Amino acid sequence: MPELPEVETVSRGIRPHLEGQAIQEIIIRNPNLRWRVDAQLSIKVVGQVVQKITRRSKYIVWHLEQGALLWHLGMTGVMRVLTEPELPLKHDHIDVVFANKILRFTDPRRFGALIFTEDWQKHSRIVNLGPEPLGPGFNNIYLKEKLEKTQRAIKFAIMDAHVVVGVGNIYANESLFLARIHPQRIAASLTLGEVGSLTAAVEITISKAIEFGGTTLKDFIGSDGKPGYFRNELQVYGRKDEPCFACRNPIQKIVLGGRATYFCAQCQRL
DNA sequence: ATCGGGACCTGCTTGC
DNA sequence: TGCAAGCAGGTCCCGA
Repeated sequence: MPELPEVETVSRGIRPHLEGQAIQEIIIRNPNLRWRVDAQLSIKVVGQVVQKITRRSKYIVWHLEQGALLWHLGMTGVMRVLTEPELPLKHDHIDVVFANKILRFTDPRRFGALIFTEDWQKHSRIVNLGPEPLGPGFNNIYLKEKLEKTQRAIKFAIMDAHVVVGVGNIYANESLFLARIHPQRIAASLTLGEVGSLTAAVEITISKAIEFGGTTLKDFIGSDGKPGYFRNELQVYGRKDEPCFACRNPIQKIVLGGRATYFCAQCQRL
């Protein structure tokens, strides 16, 4: 399901419901997520107030009075706020119970995660992350310097969270199309001008996707139950053999590093 | 040190 | 129609 815009959408969706609320209970039906959920988790967080909810990379951070909870939605994680009790289904692995609502975490593939950390900014999953694509640290000077050092295909480079966070497969494809750069270009071969276009393309793509509430492919729904509408805006992703919106040539699909890669061979030159 | 590939899971779609 | 293979939005870890 989620890349950064989807995670941001979920984060914004749950925030008004949960900020300021005290955690009364945590029900872990299945702790076997990406990493096994700490059996002591309840002891550490029950009674604490969720002071603030933010996002860093694809993690949703619940700032508690002591420490923080880091959530990751993996590929198929969904968070919903229940105001009425609902019988848990097969993949409803975790409930966080508040006074008059429940945060329910559902994740069929169990690539998601829930981690308690005393100091989230120093957590090993967080500390080495690259800048936010919409933050001040992400600009053409920074990106040029990063890309110069690597011979990988540009698509891999921008999907690498040490370079910039939050750019997953869909938005990597979309950003490269917008910047008119072929996904297999060697990262180090990009000129400063091209890096500038790519920086702008990533910013535009991500911010537009956030504005549209993310991309619904199969099962993404925001925590308000609404789908994301960015799907209608996709230029290349999932459009194999369909005409390019710019030049009408058919969109190509190749597999790069095991991931579906879509591009227009006319508009995006090697 | 960097990079590619396999691994982790389940469910849906596709093709025989 | 039924079944198996293939594929999926993410990341980590290993070995070359």
